[in-house]
Amino acid sequence: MKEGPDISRLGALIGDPARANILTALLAGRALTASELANEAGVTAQTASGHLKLMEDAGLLWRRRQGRHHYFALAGDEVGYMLESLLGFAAGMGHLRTRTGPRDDAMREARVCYDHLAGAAGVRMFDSLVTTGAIRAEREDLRLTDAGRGQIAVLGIDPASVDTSKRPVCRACLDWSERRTHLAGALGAALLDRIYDLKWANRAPEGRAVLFTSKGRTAFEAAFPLG
Amino acid sequence: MKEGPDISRLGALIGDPARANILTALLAGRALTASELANEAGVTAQTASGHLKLMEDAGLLWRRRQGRHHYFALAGDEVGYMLESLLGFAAGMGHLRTRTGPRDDAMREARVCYDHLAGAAGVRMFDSLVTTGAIRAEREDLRLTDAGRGQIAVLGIDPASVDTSKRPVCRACLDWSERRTHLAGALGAALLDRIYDLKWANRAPEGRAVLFTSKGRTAFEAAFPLG
DNA sequence: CGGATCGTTCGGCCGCCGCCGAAGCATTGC
DNA sequence: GCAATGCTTCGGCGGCGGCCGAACGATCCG
Repeated sequence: MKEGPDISRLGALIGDPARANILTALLAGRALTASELANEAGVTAQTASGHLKLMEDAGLLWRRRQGRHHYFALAGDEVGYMLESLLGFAAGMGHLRTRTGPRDDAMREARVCYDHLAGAAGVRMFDSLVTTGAIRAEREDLRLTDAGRGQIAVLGIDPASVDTSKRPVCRACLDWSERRTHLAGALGAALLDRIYDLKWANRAPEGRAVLFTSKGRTAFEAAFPLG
Repeated sequence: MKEGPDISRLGALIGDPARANILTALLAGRALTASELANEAGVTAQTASGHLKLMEDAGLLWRRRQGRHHYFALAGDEVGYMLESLLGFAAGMGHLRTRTGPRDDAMREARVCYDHLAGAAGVRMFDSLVTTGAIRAEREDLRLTDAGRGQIAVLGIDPASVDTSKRPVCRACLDWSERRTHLAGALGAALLDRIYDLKWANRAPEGRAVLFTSKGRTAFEAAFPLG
């Protein structure tokens, strides 16, 4: 009578406010401890522990025991992509979790999407990579060109390091604020890492915003020209 | 403390098995009556009525009163895309709703995705449109070329009719069985309509499968060549 | 108009699940 | 060794929400 995968288990997992808060917090890409997540979700440690176990068993979360701390992260890129897709739709439903504030502007400008750059800056970087020919986009799968390998080497990223990982090198990711494509995958992560290393930008102490320094922004715009 | 849209309301809506069954049934693109949906979900009419009201209020469903019948459909393309994205992830979680059967093979071969063709046939059609230059794909937004307008006119679709509608003409949609892109949007819907008109294929009496006739398959493959 | 079909609203039952307090492991540090 | 911290498991409470029976509108048909 029924066909296809079961969507309701997944929906029920995301449907609880505490779990949704945990997942949203982990979308920032940082691995967080159980107690940090409990605080983020607004529940006690015991309650959070149960939620975390559930989501781990379901394959949404990844756990690393380190000393007496348990660190949690999203189980993989696909989880992040799926959550962003839901966020995008939920944004259209209205019903934001809170009023928009100054933090929101920073988020729209530049933020972290799991492990790569998103927001206006992320879209700009991606557009630049395409127009300069570093990335060739066919349908929705992306390919790093030979010219592109040269370009990222100039930025200080070893092209080979991007290749060896098991993840796809380039992947298209859609973000909910810009409604445009930005770059995910191993290269997207490497570029964000490099941006941190070059001190062009820093993570906001909490939340997902990425704050560029004024020098960093200039360098960033020079490195990723438009047109 | 929290930023971004609220994902848990949406998750909770999808998280109930009865509602999930209703949504999955409507993914086939047919508008169904309340009692049909109640049957599909395995609950009584009263219970289904409540669910339908909830989802309508949330903007997931679209209702049309016609005589003493109430027809329901997904509220828009975005709802279908979002659900397909969840289906794709849930498929990776395993936990199919039922065993795979002969119907499943037909579904993988050709099925309806809300209002356009999906499955192996859908991917083939899209690939052909790209290689013949009818559609140009940049990043993930697609554009119908002038040459493409000529091609679809040959198939018997008025290019102007595709333009006037408010929907995007071309849109990339990812299906969970092929994990590749196929064509959605106004053009995708028009092409599927035309396939029905030409009697190349028919909808299975129930479910989402699209059954090609043997003549129809030959004509389809001739109309959408590969390489 | 009366019977039949389709759908909704109301009321009440029941079960699941999220929540926390308390207690129990594990690890670290003294 | 003992105390402190981080996390988990257990048990029990409480409430939300899904479910159905019954009754009530709405529409079509004779």
